[in-house]
Amino acid sequence: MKQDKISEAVVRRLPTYLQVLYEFERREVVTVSSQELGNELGLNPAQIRKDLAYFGDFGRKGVGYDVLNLIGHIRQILKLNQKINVALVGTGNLGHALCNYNKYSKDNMKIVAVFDENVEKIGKKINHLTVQPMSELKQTVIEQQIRIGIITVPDFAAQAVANQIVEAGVEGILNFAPAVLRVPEHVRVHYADFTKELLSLAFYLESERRNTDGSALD
Amino acid sequence: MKQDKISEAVVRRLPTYLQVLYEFERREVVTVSSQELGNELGLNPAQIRKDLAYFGDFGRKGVGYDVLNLIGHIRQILKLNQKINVALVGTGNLGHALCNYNKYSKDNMKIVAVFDENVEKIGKKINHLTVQPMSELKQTVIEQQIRIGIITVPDFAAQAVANQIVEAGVEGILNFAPAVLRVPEHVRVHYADFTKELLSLAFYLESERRNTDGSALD
DNA sequence: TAGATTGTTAATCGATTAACAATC
DNA sequence: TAGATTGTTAATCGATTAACAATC
Repeated sequence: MKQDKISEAVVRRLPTYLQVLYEFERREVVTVSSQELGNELGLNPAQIRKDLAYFGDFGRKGVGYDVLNLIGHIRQILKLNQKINVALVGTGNLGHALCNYNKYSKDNMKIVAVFDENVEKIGKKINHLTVQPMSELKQTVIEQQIRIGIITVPDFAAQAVANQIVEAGVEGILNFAPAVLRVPEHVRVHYADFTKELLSLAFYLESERRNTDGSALD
Repeated sequence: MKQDKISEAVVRRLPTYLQVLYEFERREVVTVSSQELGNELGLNPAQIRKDLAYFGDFGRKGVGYDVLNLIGHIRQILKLNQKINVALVGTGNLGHALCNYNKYSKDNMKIVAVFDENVEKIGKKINHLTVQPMSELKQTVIEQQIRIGIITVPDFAAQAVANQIVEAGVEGILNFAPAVLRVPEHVRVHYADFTKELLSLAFYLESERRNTDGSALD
């Protein structure tokens, strides 16, 4: 195949492919079939083959995919071979958690600057990073070639922070605040809104707590 | 409409509807049309009407939806009118962040117990909750009627923790670890995996950083 | 009544899956 | 060669959108 416009659904599956491929790598598996990948992820093998074929012919007929090779390709597709600098705004518990996550990442994404509106937080250290005031955002983004901004402020502050991040010239935003952001077209926003996942999970709970009168279905 | 089986896509949109409805409520708006909701959320009005119609006839022709009334209905659908107790496993920064989030929630979901495998963490206080050992999980789940478990442990530990949560009798899991969990059919797993969102965001960045030789497109 | 907006059916669009020739 | 598995086309399935009668 190669080219066509790639759908979002496809792109969103790539990181999970990468994730299980890392696992296969760790187990020193050399070759993997779409069947095996599908098993691991609960996906249809045809879908995996089709997804990968959008980007190139990575497999070998009758054999499967070379694990290391495929990892390389997906990393390339996701641009994880180049360093991607990230700024984080909002140094609450969630912000702290994400800064720490930094350390475990084998990807080239790295939080290189941290900001907060709260004067009391400014100057504090989080790991080796010093919390900066928002007024320094734009200059830091330029100097450090920051391309992605993470928003971990309360929801009422999210839009204002997004505006400043956009104005600073960032290309993508990962928003943890439960709020829909309005940004110009050239900036991409992804949402990491666990409240949505948590509330929708409740829908699938059994309607009534099982009670003790014995009348309930199983 | 009313009934049919409801697709996941529909259910996942309900919390966002709720979110903007809360916003309208705050602004003391009485009535809202699918048009206005769509504007706010970047969704097609027909989709919103259709989504809501799965659950009942909540609107009034020529008028729209009563904000308070619709909030009530969606809360009911998502089971947010009953208290839903939640247990959290893994008291790292992320776990802490989620425990705090607790306070802001106007929903009836509440983290009522916190667990960690690490002996050093046990007995520590997080807000008013005391970190318990995993060995107490099952009994606590039963005693406190806990229905949802949140996993915020490192990815390598996620499956083992999931097994224990399932064994304890929980109905749903929200997993923050970047790992695919295997659980029995009657347990529902939602993923709150921001790494997926972060890595897929990179795909949409411009291929090359703009350079300084002036040859790049704008 | 005239204008607005729902609920729903039909049309469209897109994504997933099945099937299979190509080939390692 | 025989068995396995890809890449891709065609078939299916499902979700989104348009359109409109019903009606507030």
